[in-house]
Amino acid sequence: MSDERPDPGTVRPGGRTAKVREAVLRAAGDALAEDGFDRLDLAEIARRAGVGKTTVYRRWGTVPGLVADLLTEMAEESVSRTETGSLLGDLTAQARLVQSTLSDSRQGPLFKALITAAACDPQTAEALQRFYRIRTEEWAPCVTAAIDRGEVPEGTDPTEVVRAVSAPLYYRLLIAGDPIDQPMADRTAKAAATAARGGAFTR
Amino acid sequence: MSDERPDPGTVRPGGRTAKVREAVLRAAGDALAEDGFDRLDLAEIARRAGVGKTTVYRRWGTVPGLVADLLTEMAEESVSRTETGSLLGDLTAQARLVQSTLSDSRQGPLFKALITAAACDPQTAEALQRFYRIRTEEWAPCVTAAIDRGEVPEGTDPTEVVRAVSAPLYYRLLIAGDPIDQPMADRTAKAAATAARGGAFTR
DNA sequence: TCATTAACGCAACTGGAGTCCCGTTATGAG
DNA sequence: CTCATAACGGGACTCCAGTTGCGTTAATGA
Repeated sequence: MSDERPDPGTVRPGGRTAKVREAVLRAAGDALAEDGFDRLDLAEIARRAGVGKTTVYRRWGTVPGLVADLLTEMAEESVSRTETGSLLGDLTAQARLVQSTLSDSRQGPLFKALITAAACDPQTAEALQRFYRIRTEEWAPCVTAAIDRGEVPEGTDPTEVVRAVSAPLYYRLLIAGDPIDQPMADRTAKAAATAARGGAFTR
Repeated sequence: MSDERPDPGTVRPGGRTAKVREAVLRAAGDALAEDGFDRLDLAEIARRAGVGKTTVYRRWGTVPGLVADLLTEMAEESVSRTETGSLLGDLTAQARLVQSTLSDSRQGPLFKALITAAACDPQTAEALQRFYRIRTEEWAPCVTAAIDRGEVPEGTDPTEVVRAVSAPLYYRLLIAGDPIDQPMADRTAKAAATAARGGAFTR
């Protein structure tokens, strides 16, 4: 098999190709947020993006493939992190950021759809894990700083602490279904900080 | 509209109808666990259940409709709860039960698929919320008991504590993707207990 | 600027999920 | 037991998501 050809869009990625990709990913995000993962139709996305449906099918093939590419794109744009000087302050800032994202009328449904897509397709799951690994690594230093200050015990796993802040918010989004407000986010941060100080996240 | 007819299966629910429902729900569970939500085909389920596909389409109509019915069935079967006498003990028992369920080769994928289905359909979401509300209410008394013992402060929300135990495990199942083992479950229980004792879940 | 060909877009085509029709089975009331 | 009809099953049919073929546009390198 010496005549293997590269993926479409990789040989001439400039100009039109880039514009098409941008338009399609934008349209895919909109459609995901509005209609959800299962009602997604690649032809509809093509129409929204002002692009031939053949192009979408040829370059991304399936819905999970397209979502995986969208996640890769999203992983690239980083969020700036605040540094308050205390673990509770930092975790509260993190919780509030997640809260405002998940309760946003576009981002909330979008993230729900992204997680849904990841649950259905290994390739998308990998992209989602990469996305959250990057986010987690961005927030981990505030736990490391707390260790250095002696606020939490040596051997505390920063990843676990950061996840403990987000997890209950995602639980509400995906399972419980009730609203994700700021008091809730603050309580989550407080719980994680308390548990961390008590040494619950040591290996 | 005086000629509105009842849902199929409600007028003559005995004998054959009940057998069909049982077989179809069983097949649906198997298919969900094996193939996941998005690859579900009602005709395939009918074949597995040894039932005409027309029957499945007529009684349940859509995939989410069938999943919602499966969840209603699952909500009925209750799990017995252990009482250890300490909050940490009770929460650890709860965490280990969730852990063993989510890491089971059939139940894990099944729950992932159920949550996925709920994210795509309001009717299924309601059924899922009912299912977890029942489970939460079953576990809440162990927090109430801890309040009575003076182990955690007055005003602690039992629901929040119980959710805090499960949430990180579901986070792993749906987002992080890494294995859900018993040490992990124990850490989660310890974190929830520590946070509860520290008054993080008071309203 | 020009040639090469990657990438796009249109329109016709295909396969299979979901629907419909109608004959058969068997439930439950009298 | 008998009857009316709820519920089931097989198979034909429909409709549209996804594919294919081919002509057109434009990215890239010389």
